[in-house]
Amino acid sequence: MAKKHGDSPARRSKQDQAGERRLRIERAIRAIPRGKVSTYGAIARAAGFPGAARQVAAVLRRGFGLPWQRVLGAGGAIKLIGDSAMEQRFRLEAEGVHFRGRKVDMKAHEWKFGRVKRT
DNA sequence: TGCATGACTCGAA
DNA sequence: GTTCGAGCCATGC
Repeated sequence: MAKKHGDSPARRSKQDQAGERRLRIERAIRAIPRGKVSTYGAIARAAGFPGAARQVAAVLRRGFGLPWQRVLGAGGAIKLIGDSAMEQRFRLEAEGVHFRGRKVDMKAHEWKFGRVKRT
């Protein structure tokens, strides 16, 4: 399927758009309740930016005070490495998230975004 | 302005 | 079930 955004001309500057993008992504991440998890791709789509999974990661890394531990890769796999991965798993288990092998049991803990409302 | 990088995703082997 | 390669997009230098 075509992935063109076909968005409006948008007289807003690129910086403003980028700022809103980050804001929406952060909002989506913060919308994940305790004991639930989501994936980079799902968050990007929920924020209105399908295919921007890497931007979700960037926001998580640069953002502050975000529940980063609730964000996983496709299928519920932890994409972090070493220490961070251990901490993420530890935090999730502390929230009651159950792991199935190396992945989170998405069937039971995946958070479905009800579509983020635009302000 | 342009190139390189990255906490990704999906499909195929 | 795991690994590899190509594709996408924004950010940083």
